Amino acid sequence: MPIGALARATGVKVPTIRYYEAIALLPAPFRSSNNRRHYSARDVARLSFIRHARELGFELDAIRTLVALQDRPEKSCSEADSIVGTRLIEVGEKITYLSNLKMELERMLQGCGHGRIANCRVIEVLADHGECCHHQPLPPRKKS
Amino acid sequence: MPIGALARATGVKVPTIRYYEAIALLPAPFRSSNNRRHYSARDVARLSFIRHARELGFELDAIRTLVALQDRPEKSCSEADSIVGTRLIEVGEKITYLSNLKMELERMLQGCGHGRIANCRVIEVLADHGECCHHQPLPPRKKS
DNA sequence: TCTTGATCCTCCAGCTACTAGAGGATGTAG
DNA sequence: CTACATCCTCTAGTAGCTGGAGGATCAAGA
Repeated sequence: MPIGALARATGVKVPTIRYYEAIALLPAPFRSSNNRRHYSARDVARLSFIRHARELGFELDAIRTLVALQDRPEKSCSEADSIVGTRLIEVGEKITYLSNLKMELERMLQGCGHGRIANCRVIEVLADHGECCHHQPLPPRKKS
Repeated sequence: MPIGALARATGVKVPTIRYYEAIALLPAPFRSSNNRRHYSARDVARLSFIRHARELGFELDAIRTLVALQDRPEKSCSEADSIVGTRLIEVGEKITYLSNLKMELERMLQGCGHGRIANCRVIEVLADHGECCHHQPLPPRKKS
């Protein structure tokens, strides 16, 4: 199975597959004489696993750990649980953060009389932090 | 007011201020003879505006527009409204997305018997996309 | 006056997780 | 035989910073 077929089978783009190989998230596959990569069903499974974990928002480092765990069936799953638990907390916090943000954006829009900038509520609120209810720190730099 | 004082006054880090200047989000300030930047109260206001907009998750490009609008009080605020409205929609979609994700992560954790990897629900669900209810595409690459 | 420590300067590299493109070799179908 | 698709490597770009190297300057205390 060439790389294009793997891409179609998993929904992961070809350059992304090569990228995963470069960062050793995927093992270097067998190469045929013409230097082309060839993949097996096992590779399809592994890449699908990775893609699914990405959809759930896990970082590549976490996924690296999860993939490694998958290959050790006798281990306790406490580490996997902990990764998922951490992610769950993150997602919960993000939802709270975004919900507050949403309320504030709504208030801004509602307060705006749709006239001139000079008395635009939107610009006012942005200019004066005291006028709003959003007092959280900048969100941590993270993925979705 | 030197750059360090501006940083303390606004809560924006010194390298970030220089970065904003480099991308022309902040105007190049007056430099004293020793080549050091000096800022005014107006700069404090402008940078606070930017910081607040960042906290609300606006992209720097959007902020650039908002800052420019602020300087034209006679203009209609429809453009500002539209930027906020777009952001509001984004935030709403993200909340929906993350809420689904949260439910799925919770189901994964609940289903796990906390035993061995071999029968870990967490790993199983990741391995088999069919076992979960999450059928959304990968989220678009975006900020918070 | 000297020294110490804080602050400032510029420039460059790195972070995440890709994505896109150049430039070229090979495979496949009509 | 000619297209066209697919493959290869390598490099650079995205957003929004962040941190460090290497060096200059300033303010305060001994």
